[in-house]
Amino acid sequence: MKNKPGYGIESVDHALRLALLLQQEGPLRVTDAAERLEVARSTAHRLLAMLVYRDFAEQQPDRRYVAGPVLRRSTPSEPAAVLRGVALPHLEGLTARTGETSNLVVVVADEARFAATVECDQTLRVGDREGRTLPAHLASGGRAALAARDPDEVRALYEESEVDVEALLRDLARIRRQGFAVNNQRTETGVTAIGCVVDRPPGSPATAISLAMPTVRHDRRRLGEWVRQLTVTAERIAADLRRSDQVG
Amino acid sequence: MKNKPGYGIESVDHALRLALLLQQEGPLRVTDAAERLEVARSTAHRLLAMLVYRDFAEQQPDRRYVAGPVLRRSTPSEPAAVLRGVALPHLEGLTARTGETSNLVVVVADEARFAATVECDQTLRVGDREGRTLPAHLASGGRAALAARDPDEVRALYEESEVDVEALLRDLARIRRQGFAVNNQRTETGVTAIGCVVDRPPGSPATAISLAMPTVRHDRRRLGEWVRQLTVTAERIAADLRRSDQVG
DNA sequence: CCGGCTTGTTCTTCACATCAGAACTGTAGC
DNA sequence: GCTACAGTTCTGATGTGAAGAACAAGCCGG
Repeated sequence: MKNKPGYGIESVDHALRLALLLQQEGPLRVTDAAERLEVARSTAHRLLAMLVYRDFAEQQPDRRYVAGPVLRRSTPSEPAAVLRGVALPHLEGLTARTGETSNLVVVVADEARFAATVECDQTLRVGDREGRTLPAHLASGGRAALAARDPDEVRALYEESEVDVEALLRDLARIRRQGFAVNNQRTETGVTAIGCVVDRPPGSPATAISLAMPTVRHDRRRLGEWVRQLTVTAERIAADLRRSDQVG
Repeated sequence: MKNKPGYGIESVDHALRLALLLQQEGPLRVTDAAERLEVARSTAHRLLAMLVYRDFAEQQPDRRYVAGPVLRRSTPSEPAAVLRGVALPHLEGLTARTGETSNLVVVVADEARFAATVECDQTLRVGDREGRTLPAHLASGGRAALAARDPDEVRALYEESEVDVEALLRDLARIRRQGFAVNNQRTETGVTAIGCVVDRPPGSPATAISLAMPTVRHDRRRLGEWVRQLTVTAERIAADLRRSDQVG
């Protein structure tokens, strides 16, 4: 049994104890939680709301609370091989349907890394970038993934950097609203890419997919079609990853 | 992206965000954590200390912090079948060596449940109690498991009950010191049991094993031998459970 | 080995965030 | 529809959490 820290934080202790209780004994009602922690119901409710906000808890339809995704599954990775294995068939389908090169992108800190690429078979095409990285705040997949993160975290990530944080946050808010991000030659002359986030559970690396094409083939009239294909593909990858998480 | 609770608790939010950061990007130094959360180093250190105390974080020899056991493994169960499967061969060995009936006990809230029993083959013996429950604060296995829990949690569990909490906490402190618990006919006339905790990671149900015998065969001169056998068996079960946790 | 710098840890103080109580809203059973 | 219980929202005061300062520990280069 560990010693309690000399400069403990009581509110934090309540929250962490409640998380463990949900794990061990959930489902719990607000009243149960209040009794177990010896706090008022209103306090228990506020603690539960915080745990739900950060995915350490979930509320069921019967109003009771259970452990959330963070506490329920193994983490942080599924090995990269599983991620690639799940995503590749879908990327292949995306490339076949659109005729352009598709990528799987993983964002760690401020870096977007190309985890997989499926090249199209046109003579002029964007090549395989697997293993390479781009600044996340410029790349289409990187920005799509950052848009799905807590703005406070993004701010903290870029605060000490040369990046204009307010402009980035506005960009990310716009990406969140429209559901995709476009990178028009900002990282590579002659290349335009469209990125879309892949929903992942908390604790997993931020993930996105993108379509990358020669700018000469970028046609605004086809944007809706490309976005649709990306969105459907991202959803299928996410569903398959959820399924493999349950099995593994 | 969820809406932040209207009555959020900032300190709790910091702690939960830090836990997620450790999971996604650990190892982290105190200074890293302070920067990412935009708090003072002293605050980051206090948050990390709380996370370590409740097993959401661990500090490595190089002073950096990583996600702790709660965030690192799947939970809350390993199905009961795995627990039984691991424990049964060891219970069989214990029963063979001692000549008495052995039990696997799981404690949930204030209830000790018999998860498995291996009967001895003497004519007079304690029978199979699998599936039955006893009040945890009376049973030998129940008390051994409660003794391994945070006293504040035990207090909260029994505060509203008829149980004399202070007496119970003194009993549990004594059990912690001596390493075993004896139940001499308190739950069943003519039955004496000795219980010993099985170390489990946070988030797992509290688990214990016990030897139960007819009181007429309870011989104080053999207590040391029985306790030794229990302790060794508990350690072997714990080791096998750790091994199966790593594989699965 | 020593000194300087960085980083982790401990302590103090104060103001504001957390808590509990009250009020309001929602739910379930009769 | 009514009542009792439970979940959720709101308010105000006080004591807890945060930051700054000081101290301790660790690391690296001369």
